[in-house]
Amino acid sequence: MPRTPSPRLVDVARAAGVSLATASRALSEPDMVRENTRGRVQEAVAMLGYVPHGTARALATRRTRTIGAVFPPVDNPIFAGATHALAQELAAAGYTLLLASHDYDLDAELAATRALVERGADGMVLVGLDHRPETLAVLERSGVPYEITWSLDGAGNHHCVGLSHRGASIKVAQHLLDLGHREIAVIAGITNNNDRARERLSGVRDALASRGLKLPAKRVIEAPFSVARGREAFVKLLERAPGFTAVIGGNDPLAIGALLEARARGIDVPGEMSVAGFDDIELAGELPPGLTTIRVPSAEIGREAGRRLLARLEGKTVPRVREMPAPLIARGTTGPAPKGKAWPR
Amino acid sequence: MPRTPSPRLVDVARAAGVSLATASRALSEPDMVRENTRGRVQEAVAMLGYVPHGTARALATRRTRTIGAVFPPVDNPIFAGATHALAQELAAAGYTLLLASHDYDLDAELAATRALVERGADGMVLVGLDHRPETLAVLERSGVPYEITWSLDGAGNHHCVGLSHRGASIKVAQHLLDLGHREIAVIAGITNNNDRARERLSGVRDALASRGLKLPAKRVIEAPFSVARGREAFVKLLERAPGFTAVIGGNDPLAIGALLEARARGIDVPGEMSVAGFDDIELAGELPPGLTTIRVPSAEIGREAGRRLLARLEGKTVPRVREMPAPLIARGTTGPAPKGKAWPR
DNA sequence: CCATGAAATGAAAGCGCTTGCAGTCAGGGT
DNA sequence: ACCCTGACTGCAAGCGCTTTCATTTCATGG
Repeated sequence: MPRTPSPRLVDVARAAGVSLATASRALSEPDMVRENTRGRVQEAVAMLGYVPHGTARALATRRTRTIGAVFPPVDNPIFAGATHALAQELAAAGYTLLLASHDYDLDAELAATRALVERGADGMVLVGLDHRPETLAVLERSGVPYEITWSLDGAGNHHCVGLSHRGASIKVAQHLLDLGHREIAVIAGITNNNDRARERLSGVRDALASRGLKLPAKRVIEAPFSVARGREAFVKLLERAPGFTAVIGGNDPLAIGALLEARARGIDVPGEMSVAGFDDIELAGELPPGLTTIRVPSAEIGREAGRRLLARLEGKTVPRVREMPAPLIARGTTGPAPKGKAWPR
Repeated sequence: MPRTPSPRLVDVARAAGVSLATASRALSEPDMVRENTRGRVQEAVAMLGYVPHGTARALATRRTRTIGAVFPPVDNPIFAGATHALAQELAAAGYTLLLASHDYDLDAELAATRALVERGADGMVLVGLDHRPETLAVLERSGVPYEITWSLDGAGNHHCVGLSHRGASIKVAQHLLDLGHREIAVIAGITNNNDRARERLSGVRDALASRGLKLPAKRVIEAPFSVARGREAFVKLLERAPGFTAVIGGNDPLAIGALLEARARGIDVPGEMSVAGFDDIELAGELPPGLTTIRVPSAEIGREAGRRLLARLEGKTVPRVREMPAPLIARGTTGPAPKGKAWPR
């Protein structure tokens, strides 16, 4: 089937017997055009099956109605939720998401940022505070408004919507301390290039320190975020530094890995071992026992980042930093520290 | 800080003492330009911090180097994996992903498709075969190459990369039948607007039918894809049509919901009740017992869709339909049908 | 040292749409 | 009947880059 070239606005104008300018206005500035005229234009549009040429419009208006987002692996459930919410929020306002994801690789992030800015993203969403300096420079220089998500910028240099990972992490650790635990292990995410993982880890350290306790290096293992890595890490901890009565996962999958492995080994949770996570993914509440964790409103973060960006594009000002709530959700995997000796008995 | 307007290519040309045309070629067609000249242009680029204006380039070349994808909820782990893989594949080729996601709403899908086509997507990725007729018409009329993912188009009208959901589902059901199960229940996904869910369900029906068995309506429940809904559905099945010895979930979260609920009620899996899922998400292999399921290579589907689209954009031809393997992964949640009476005993 | 064809460069015409500015036209005031 | 106002509409100049075609430059061979 030989495709006739798609009709342009000038064809519509001709068919409607008006000028190009009027046709344009009839479509994008409807009430600058007499009702009657507008009708003729719309008929012509329908008749020809005209589809506006976004690129040309973008060149003329210097607006693409597109928002760029550079996320770490989108297949991490929490980023997936945020992506979905963000896309929905934007779509409702006639915007579209330009998405790039990387595997915690800052150079890939920089390249992606460049690509999105070049493509004319009207605004950008980044995750966290760890970036190549050029990444923010590119943004700054191009003048594209951006939002940092997940983390909070202490210095107040960036617009951001996130939470205090350290603060939340302290809550978890204190919860455990309050239950009488003194020997605590941590399965942290990979902290390199990941301020969230770092802050979560140091939150535990701080909480312990404030009660005069230490977190020995051998009680900390870093692992990529996944259930399988959580299991492995838990095994390693058991081998390398047994005697702990609670383990904190850098996120829920890691914690769930630890939980499953503990149960597989006949370790009673929470009788002999308490387990806590971070993020509150769906499964956390469904497992028996439910996983004690921090609820991170990831979809809400995505949505809010979108809202703020759209507001800023309309010239409104928004508070520079938006802190989201991140409550501790105490469920069944945490309980009083065992009386006697820690596992192994 | 007063931002000076970003430099254009003509500024670069001037700074390098060459014409606009030469500057353009130095950047996009390097070996049409003498080494020396090219060097001067590159210096100028670096000095001015020039960033190409993608929109203008797109208008001139009629290529945006952008691929549009319209997915059902990206927060479903399997779509998240595909999205990530697709984005990576595209990035490697200098392309970017324009993403829209919807909640199984065909009108939203149509709107999103229009939006992406208007924005000049060079290619499109859709999921499944259920669409508004206009959706495919828009694609057809605009001449944008597209790939249908997940499903296989029997009629061979579309390029697609996916699998036979019915076929895979038959494998699951036969596996159960071979284990001696005769009373089987299904927690299907919502089949409305979702050919995958429909095919999976009818695969079970077919398998039973081929052994002269029926799947009574009361043994089928549709539920949105989530662990919580899986639990609820399982409860309802138990109330409404007890006596089954195996339950098949329309996807893994549903099956996991059933599994957790069964265990919570003291039903032995697989001793008294077998459970099978579909998709093979990470957790399926980690739970004790491991979930029997169909392995759907979702990341690979995303990657392959990207590869095919890129190939077609280069003028190559690819086989119209690409069927991906979807093997049965038999794990611990399925076992021989209980000898005596089905649960409740 | 000059002619000669290939290689490199430049001029200019778009790509399809928006928008500032000027022109048109109908209707109201006098 | 005439001028003025205000609402529409049309003209044409961009938006920033690519690309065709003509022109210039350059290295060779005669």
